[in-house]
Amino acid sequence: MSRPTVHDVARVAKVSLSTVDRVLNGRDGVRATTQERVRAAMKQLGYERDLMAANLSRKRIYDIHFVIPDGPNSFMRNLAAELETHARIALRDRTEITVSLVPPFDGRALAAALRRAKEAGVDGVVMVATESAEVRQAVSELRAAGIQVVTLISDLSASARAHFVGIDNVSAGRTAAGLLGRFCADRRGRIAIVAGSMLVRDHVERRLGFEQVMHAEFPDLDLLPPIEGGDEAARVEALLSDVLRKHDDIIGIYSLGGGNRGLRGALDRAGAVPRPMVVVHELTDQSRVALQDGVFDAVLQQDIHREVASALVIIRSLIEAVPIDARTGLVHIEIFLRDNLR
Amino acid sequence: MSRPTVHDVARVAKVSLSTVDRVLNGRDGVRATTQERVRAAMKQLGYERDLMAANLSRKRIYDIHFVIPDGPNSFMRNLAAELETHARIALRDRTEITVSLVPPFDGRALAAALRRAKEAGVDGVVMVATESAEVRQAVSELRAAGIQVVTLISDLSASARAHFVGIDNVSAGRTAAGLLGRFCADRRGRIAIVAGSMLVRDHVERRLGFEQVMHAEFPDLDLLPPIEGGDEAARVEALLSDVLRKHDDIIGIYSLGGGNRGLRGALDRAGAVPRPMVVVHELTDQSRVALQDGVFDAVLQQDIHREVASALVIIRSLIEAVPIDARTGLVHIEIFLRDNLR
DNA sequence: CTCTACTTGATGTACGTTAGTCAGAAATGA
DNA sequence: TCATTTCTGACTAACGTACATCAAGTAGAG
Repeated sequence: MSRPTVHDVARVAKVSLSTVDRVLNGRDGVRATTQERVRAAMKQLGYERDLMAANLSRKRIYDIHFVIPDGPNSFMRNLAAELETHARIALRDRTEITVSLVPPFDGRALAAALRRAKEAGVDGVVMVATESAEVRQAVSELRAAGIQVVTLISDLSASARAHFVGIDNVSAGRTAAGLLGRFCADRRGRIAIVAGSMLVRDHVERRLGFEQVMHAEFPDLDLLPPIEGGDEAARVEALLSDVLRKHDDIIGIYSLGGGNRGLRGALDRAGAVPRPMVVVHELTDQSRVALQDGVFDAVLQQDIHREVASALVIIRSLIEAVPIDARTGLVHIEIFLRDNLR
Repeated sequence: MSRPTVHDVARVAKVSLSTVDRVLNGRDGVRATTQERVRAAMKQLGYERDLMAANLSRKRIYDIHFVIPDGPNSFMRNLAAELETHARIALRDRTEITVSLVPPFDGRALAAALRRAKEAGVDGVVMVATESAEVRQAVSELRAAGIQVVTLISDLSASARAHFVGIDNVSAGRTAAGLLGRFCADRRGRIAIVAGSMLVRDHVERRLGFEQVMHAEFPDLDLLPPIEGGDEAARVEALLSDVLRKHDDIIGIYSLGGGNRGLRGALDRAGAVPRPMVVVHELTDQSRVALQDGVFDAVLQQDIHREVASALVIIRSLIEAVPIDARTGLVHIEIFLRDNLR
């Protein structure tokens, strides 16, 4: 009653083990009619090759390469730390993880890293994408070479990569707007948006979602054009301080990228009363404290640990050409208020 | 340069393969000092057991039994559907899933189902717990028989089960309060709470968290005692209609259990203006529509698919006595507004 | 110092698949 | 019908671990 093996297939198809193996692994030297007989037997028995045994025999090791942005951004530093954890765990599953760091928002550097991965002959690449022609080119070269590519956190145009793992960033922006709008209740005034760079798709999409809901549901609130702070605290602080000085009627701020230390700095310096409502992304040490202090009102967060885990599952499925459950890549947005900090 | 095997460990520790095997699999008959030597060698080499080879060798099939509440509750029906999906996927991982349904909020029936599972000699049980002495007794019998027990969604007192998979329900209650309080802004009035039964720990905990934050942060809002609707739409509708009739100053409602169709019915019948702010649990067809219609303001949701997946990972780790990553069981609360419905 | 009782080693088989060799059978062409 | 090519079968040795058995070793109790 246990699951069928190659032996069973051989018996049913009335051929030898060798022949089954030849068919199963696409070696030649088997007549078409015999192949058919074998396939029919497999179907009849519901045979599924035992991947564990197969991999064991092959001594296969999955070689997965991660390309992630470097820099002081706490979010990306967390990601790097996550990868170390996963590297150890993955080893048990015959998966070897390597990582390379590239400067953020730099398509050229990213493309170069991808080419290096290709030369190294890895089985799959997981990347935090920056949108650029060079990157798309490098990705299609990888795929042409039979290397699977999965984007993580920030996507590329869909055609290029095989799969995306991360939150739905349009939805994240919409959520932020829904919260911020409701928090501002019946007040009127301006809303400031702080972004990292419009070169990364996640930021573009968050902004899009945010503006959709703001325009549709909270038309009384005036949106200022986004500040591009490059995810760097110092720049964010300088630029936002400027904006706060220019406008004394800012009642809400949505920060959809990094550099939230700078955001807080600017707020503390301005010291507006009543303070504006603030929704930001990524729960870090800074944003946690700001939430606790009542300076930030909500933090949207994606669970990197889970995202990395999903990326690994997915890229392995891609490599093995196993069907993928659509929900695997979909990561949910968590929302933290000061009341549910963990 | 390839990964170390048991042979390498044996060589380095200067013991035989058998001894390494004894240590690795916790069989007895190995002196403590020898065990130390072996463990040191494993650490030194960075040995990680090859799970594929191990499972292949064991030819083991994991027999996991789920015990979940029956009844018309959409949430639990979804859960049942999830289990069918997982049953197919899990087969590839040598895991056989069976399910039994028991009447909800019925400790006696649950305990009986657990005893049946014990007789059937399964390897592990995953259960949605109802708190009662009989259940705790049945669980400790299971564990005494070497059967692992994991609670799902609703927990038992910690001492009994081996692990819990689900959201942090206190935190869920706190989140609900944080949202509802902010949504009600500066208005004053009463808040109604709709629960299923105070016999299930998740409902108790949600209420606890909700009241914590309400008292601490929104002392102007008056909490009514909870309505116990047994997760049944008809009862919820009847009881809540009564309450709405008695009090004309209800500005917020938190529904922490099932039966939200009844909640909506009561609201529609009462037709209060301005309508109360409503936060509920579980995204179902009904609550989705209500959200869209602006009758509900936020829905807190747990991802059953992921919870079941986590439960499977965890119970398999327990059976294999592999260390468990603390984050595996922790499932996040998703928050849906009309703006981020998926 | 002997006699158990406990430790350790040696060895073999198994899990399901991959991958190779080699001999023999069947099909093909002339 | 023979020689040649193309298929097929029977074997075997891995892969890394689990698990059982038996023999031999060593320690501690008396």
